[in-house]
Amino acid sequence: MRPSLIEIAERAGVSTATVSRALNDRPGVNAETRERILRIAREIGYAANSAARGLATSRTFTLGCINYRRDPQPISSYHVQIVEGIDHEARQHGYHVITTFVDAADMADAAQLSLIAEQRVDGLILVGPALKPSFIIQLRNSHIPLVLIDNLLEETDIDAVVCDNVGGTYRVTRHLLETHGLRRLVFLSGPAHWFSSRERRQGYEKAMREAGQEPCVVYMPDTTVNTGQAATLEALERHPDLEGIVAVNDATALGAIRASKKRGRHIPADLAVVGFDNVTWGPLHDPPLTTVRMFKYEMGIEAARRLMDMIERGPLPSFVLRLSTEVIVRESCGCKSSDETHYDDYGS
Amino acid sequence: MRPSLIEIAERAGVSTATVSRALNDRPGVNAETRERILRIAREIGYAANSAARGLATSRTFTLGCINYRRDPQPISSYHVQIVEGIDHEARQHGYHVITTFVDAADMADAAQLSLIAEQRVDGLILVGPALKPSFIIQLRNSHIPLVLIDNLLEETDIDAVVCDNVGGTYRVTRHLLETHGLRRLVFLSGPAHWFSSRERRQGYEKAMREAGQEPCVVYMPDTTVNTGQAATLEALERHPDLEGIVAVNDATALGAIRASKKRGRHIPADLAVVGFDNVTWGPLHDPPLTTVRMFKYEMGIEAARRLMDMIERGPLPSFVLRLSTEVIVRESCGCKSSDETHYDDYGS
DNA sequence: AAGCTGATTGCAAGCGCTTACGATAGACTT
DNA sequence: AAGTCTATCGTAAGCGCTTGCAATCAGCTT
Repeated sequence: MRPSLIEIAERAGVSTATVSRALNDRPGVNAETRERILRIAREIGYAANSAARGLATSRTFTLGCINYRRDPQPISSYHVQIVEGIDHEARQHGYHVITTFVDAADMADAAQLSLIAEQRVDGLILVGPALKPSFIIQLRNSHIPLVLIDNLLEETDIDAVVCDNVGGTYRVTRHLLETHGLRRLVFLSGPAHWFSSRERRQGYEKAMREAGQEPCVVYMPDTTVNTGQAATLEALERHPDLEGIVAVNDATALGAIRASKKRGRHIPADLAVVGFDNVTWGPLHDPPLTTVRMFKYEMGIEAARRLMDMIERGPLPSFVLRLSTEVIVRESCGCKSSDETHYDDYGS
Repeated sequence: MRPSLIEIAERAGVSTATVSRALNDRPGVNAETRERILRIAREIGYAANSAARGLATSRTFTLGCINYRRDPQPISSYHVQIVEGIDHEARQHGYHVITTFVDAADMADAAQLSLIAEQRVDGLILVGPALKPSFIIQLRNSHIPLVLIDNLLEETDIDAVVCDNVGGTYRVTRHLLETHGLRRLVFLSGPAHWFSSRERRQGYEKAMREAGQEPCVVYMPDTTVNTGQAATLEALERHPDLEGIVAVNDATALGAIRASKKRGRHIPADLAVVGFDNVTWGPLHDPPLTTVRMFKYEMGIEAARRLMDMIERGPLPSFVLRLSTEVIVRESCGCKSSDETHYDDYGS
C-alpha cells in the first residue's frame, strides 16, 4: 500500500486539506507548515494517486497520441521520432502519453474511442497526413483539445504543427534546376487529398514555373517503395528524356532509384532523385539520398507543448506552427558528399 | 458532461449498484433488467469514467511500456513494431498503453518513475537489451507485474519474452559455413553484458566449433553503424584473410559492409556479411541484407498478453517465452535473391 | 402457516484526493 | 474597546464508481 495524503496529514499533525494545498503549491499555507509537509512527503516517498486526483479534478495529466497503423508497414521511423518528442516534452511537464495506433476500421467511429469516452486523456495529438478528415472532425466535435501533426484541415480551425513542405520541396527542386542544371523533372505525388503531398507539389510547381518549366505530376495511390518504383517505371516509359525525379517522400524516392537501376539508368548520372523526410536509412543508401529534413522530434515537442497550453489555459486563438525544413544534400542529386558522414547522427 | 452511472440508474429506475453489476457482467441481476440497462447505456453512449473506476478498484487497465531512449538515435524501427504489437493486444482486451522513453539518467532511480508512484499502470513492459539490470531490479522490487522484451535477467525470475537468438545466429552462421563454404568468420558483438549479444555470440560459437573452426569475437561498446564500421576496419586489418562477418545486428552489419567497401572489398564476393533483426531497410540495401528475422510485433503481443494475465490472475509461475527466428536469405551472404521482392512486406 | 431458500435489488460506505466555506486567532483600525 | 482584516487551517462534501451487507419477495418445504 502506497502512502496516502492521510498518512502525511497525521505525521504532520494537520488536515489533509492543508497537505493538499501544500503539495499543490496553493496559497494559504504557512511557510513552516509547508516545509514540514514537503519534507515528510519526500521522506515517505509520497506521490498522489492519479485516479483519485483525476476523479477530484477531472484532469488526467495524460495526453493521447493517435497514429495511423498502415498496412503494410511503412519503411520509416517517422512515428517513433514524433512520439519521442511528445513523450519528452510531456514528461517535462508532468504529463504522460498514451500512444495508440488506429487502423482504417477504427477511424470509422471516433465515439468508440475509449481514450475519450472513458476520459482517459486531457487532450489528443493526431499524427500523420493519412488520418481521415471525417475522423478528425468527429474527434473535434467531442470538444477535447486537439493538435494535428503533419496534417492540416484547412477549412477548420484545428490546431496543427506542420513543416514547411512548400519551401522544402521548392528549395530541393531549385537545387536540381540550378546547381545541376536539370530541366525535365517530374514530381511523384501521394494522393491529392493528403495534406503534405499537396503542399510539396506546390513547392515543386513553384520552382518549375519560376524556371520556365512545365510541371509534370504523377499521382500515386500511396507512398510506398513499390508504388514509387511502379510510378517511376511508367514515367520513364512516357518521358525517356527525364532528367530528375522529385519524390514526395524518401520511400518513393527509393522506389524511383530502384526503378531506374532496373532500366539501366545510373543514379545520379542518368537521373537525379531527391526525397523528403530524411529517414534514417537515407545516408546509408547507395547512393546516399538527397532529401529534405523535417524536424520530427521537434514537431512532437511543439505539438505537446501547444496541447498542454490549451489544456491548462482553455480555448486559445487558433494556431498553426510551421517548422522550417532543411535540404540535406547527399549524392542522389548528383553532388559529392563527404565520406566522413556520421551515419547515426541523422534521423531526427 | 458525459453521462454517468446515475443517469442510467434513473432512466432504468434502478440503483447505481444494479447498473454497475449489469455493466460489469456480474451475477445477481435479472436478465430483463440487465437487458434494459445495457440498452440505455448504449443509447446514451455511456462509458465508465476511468478515474472513478480506478479509484474504486485500484485497477487502471493501463500498461506501461518503457523503452530506452538511445542517444544517438538507432537506425531501426525496432521500438515501433514492438509497441504496435503491445498496443494492439492491449486494446483487444480493453487496456491502454502509456509508452515512454527513458534515458540513462532516468534509469538511476526507478522510485521516481511516476508511472508507478502515481499508480498509473497495472503492469510494466520493459523493452530492449540496453536497460540497466539495476533499474529493472528496482522496478521488480516495487512488486508491480513486469515483463521484459528482448532481455533476460538470468539470476532472477522476472518474466521475459525473447527470441531464439542462439538458434538464429547458429543457423545463419551455418549458412555461411555450409552453403557458401566459408571458414574464417568473425562475430561482431555488442557489449558482453547485453543479453542478446551474449546469446547470439553463443549461436555463432556453436556453429563455428561444430565446423571445427576457432571462433573469433570482436566486442564493441555499442551496436551502431559507425561502431560496426570501425570494428570491421580493424578486423580486416588484423585478419586480411577474413571471409565473412556475422554481425550482432543489422546496423553493425551495415557498418561492416561500408567498411569493406571502403577497403575495396566487394560484398559478397570478397566478404560475406549477415546481420540480425531484419530491419525494414534491409531488403532495400545494396546488396540486400541477409539477416535473421525476429518477430518483434509478435513479441509485443505475447508480452502484453502475459502481462495482462499476471495482472488478472495474480502471481504465476515464472515464465520465459522464446519466439522462433527465421533466417532471411538475401544477397549479402552470397546468395542470389529474387528480383521480385516486395519491399514493403518486410519489417515485422 | 411458519420457516427457509435463492434470486434480485437497494443502501451506504469508501476509494484518495480537492476545494468551497467556515472557524479561529492575532494584528490592526478607529 | 469593539470592530475589521488577513493569514492559516479544519470541516465536510463530493468526484463516479464498486461492493459488502441487508432487505425484500416469491416459491418451497415441512
